[in-house]
Amino acid sequence: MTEPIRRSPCPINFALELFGDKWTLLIIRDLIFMRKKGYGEFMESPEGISTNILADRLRQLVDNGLIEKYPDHNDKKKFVYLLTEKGEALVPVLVEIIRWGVQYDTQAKNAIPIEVSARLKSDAMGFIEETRKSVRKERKQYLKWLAS
Amino acid sequence: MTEPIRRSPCPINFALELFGDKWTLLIIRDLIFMRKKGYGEFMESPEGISTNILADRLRQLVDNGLIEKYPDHNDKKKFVYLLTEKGEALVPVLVEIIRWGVQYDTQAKNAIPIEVSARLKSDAMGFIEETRKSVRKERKQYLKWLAS
DNA sequence: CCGGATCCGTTTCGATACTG
DNA sequence: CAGTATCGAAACGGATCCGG
Repeated sequence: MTEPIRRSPCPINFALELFGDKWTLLIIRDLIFMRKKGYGEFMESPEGISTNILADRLRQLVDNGLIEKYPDHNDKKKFVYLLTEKGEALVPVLVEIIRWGVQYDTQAKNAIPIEVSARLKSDAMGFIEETRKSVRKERKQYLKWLAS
Repeated sequence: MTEPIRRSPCPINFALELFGDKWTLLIIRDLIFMRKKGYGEFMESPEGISTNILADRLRQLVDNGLIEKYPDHNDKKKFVYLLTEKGEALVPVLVEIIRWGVQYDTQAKNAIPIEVSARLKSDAMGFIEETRKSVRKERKQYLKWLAS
């Protein structure tokens, strides 16, 4: 039987400012599952983040290397935030959170399309991989697009 | 290719007060990996939670059905907080967080025993299952012990 | 008009002292 | 030991302003 991890200056601390913050979590959700990229898009989320908080969290995420900020090639006034590899690697965490919600939270269960929750049950790994790939692909495409 | 989950009153909201809060996350870590059960034990954690916050978060966790509060059979003045099934189901989430940390955060990498991080790489599912089983077993034993 | 920065009133949080 | 009460500090929401 595995011993508890115990001791050590405590794992998880690294994740506190990430998962210990409501707004950061919401932005990551938007990045991964809603495929949002722009400041304006994040602002539209129903939770109603305010401008200062959003700017602050985006800066934090950039500082921590989870996202990168690029000019928007469609509109030179805008910017685009893309998940880095490190950010993309959070997909499994988010998916596990959602799986938990689907199992134990009625509201979450209802909020998520049936085919998705079925997929989560039958093939979570596949779902995770596809989501990651899709995020990575979008990023690559965008960067190529931007270079041209 | 999987479509993004998109739309719906947004998944994840259910998890905000859980994962959107630093202290809650730390308590859950203690419950799962440090096998802590008592108020005093949580207080000892190096992050230094204060009494009111701890009391508040424990109450929240009880209200949300993640833990249950029982009298301590060793010491009638004390209490014991045990993860419910719903709480135990968070193990995969925590493990994914740690896996992410081990990959992308130097501090986390160093904080976690080598054999654990090796295990996480080679057999995360097994590790998760063992951890869950172990949590469940401890709970059952405690409840039996309490009844006697 | 878009992506912020700044200021400010309010709420929430958390450290400390204190209590049953 | 397991909390509550208090009170200062920090975070937040909202409005406003500003540079491109």
